[in-house]
Amino acid sequence: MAKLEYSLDQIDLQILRIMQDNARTNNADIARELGMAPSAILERVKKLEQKDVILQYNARINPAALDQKMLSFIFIKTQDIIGVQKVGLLLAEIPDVLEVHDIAGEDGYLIKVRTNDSAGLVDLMRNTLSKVEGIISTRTTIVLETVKEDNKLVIPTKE
Amino acid sequence: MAKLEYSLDQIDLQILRIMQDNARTNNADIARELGMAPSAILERVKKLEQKDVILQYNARINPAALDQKMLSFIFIKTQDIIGVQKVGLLLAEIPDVLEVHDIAGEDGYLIKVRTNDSAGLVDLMRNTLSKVEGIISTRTTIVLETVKEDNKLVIPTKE
DNA sequence: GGTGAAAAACGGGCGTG
DNA sequence: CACGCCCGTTTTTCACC
Repeated sequence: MAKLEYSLDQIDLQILRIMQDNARTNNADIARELGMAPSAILERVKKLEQKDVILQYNARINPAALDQKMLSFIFIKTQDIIGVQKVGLLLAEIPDVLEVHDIAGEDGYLIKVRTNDSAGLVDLMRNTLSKVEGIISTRTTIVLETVKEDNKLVIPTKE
Repeated sequence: MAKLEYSLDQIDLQILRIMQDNARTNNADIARELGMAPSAILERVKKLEQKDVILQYNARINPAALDQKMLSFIFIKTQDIIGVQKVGLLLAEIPDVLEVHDIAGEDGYLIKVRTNDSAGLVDLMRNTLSKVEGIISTRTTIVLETVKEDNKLVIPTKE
């Protein structure tokens, strides 16, 4: 994972705000919007990438277009010793598992899973999750409809 | 939200695979990789955007860089009538709320929240959530550590 | 500011319904 | 014929040094 703090000034924050909204925005466009030279922006963006402030540029794809209609959250209770994420790492390798969080309390992990339909979910639990060593039990929450899922961070105006 | 199905061929899927991994990949690079002319790729990408297959291009920003160390999931029990997302829409307007899911069962909603620290979480619950009409109760799950959070969909090889 | 490269916009060819 | 898909070409714009 990413290391430490990196001091961001007001301009960096503005760049992040633009890039978070549209990762394909030109250097030139950013420069125009901020009233700076394109080269200066380029330099800053490269540094933000290099310092792991910008982790990646992703295209967010419509799950419906890929026929992935089903979204679920599964709480997973494990035998993992605290601080050792054996099960967590195994869960992270499963493609349909989009997120894996180590959570407080006895549950162990909370994972976010996308499948084609309910049959796909059953399939995942029967054929994949059941083969992961160290899982004691699971509790599944089905999502009926997603109201918001942009995962955009709040970028402060003043730091 | 996005409408309906759109027939994707093998080339579209390859483009999506590339774009999901790196949204800033050149048309020229994609063209080279797929052995096609850049203009053909451009045409397809535009169509994928227009058809809402590609929803957005996001820069994924390191939460630690913005000092957002705290991640939580909150189950929210509401008085919402089934199918009417009054509370859900209100929750979606809160900036720190990254995701809002209407879930099956009596809970109502599951939301994903990022705050600076535990004080920020308390603050959100006391000052913002408490002011949302229709919330009966909440149950909060704290994330100790995130193992995976790329939200990348599984793109099929054959459809 | 300059150079090489890529994006955007246009037209044309080709196969299919 | 009309349509969808792909390919050149040209012009404009951008990335990078």
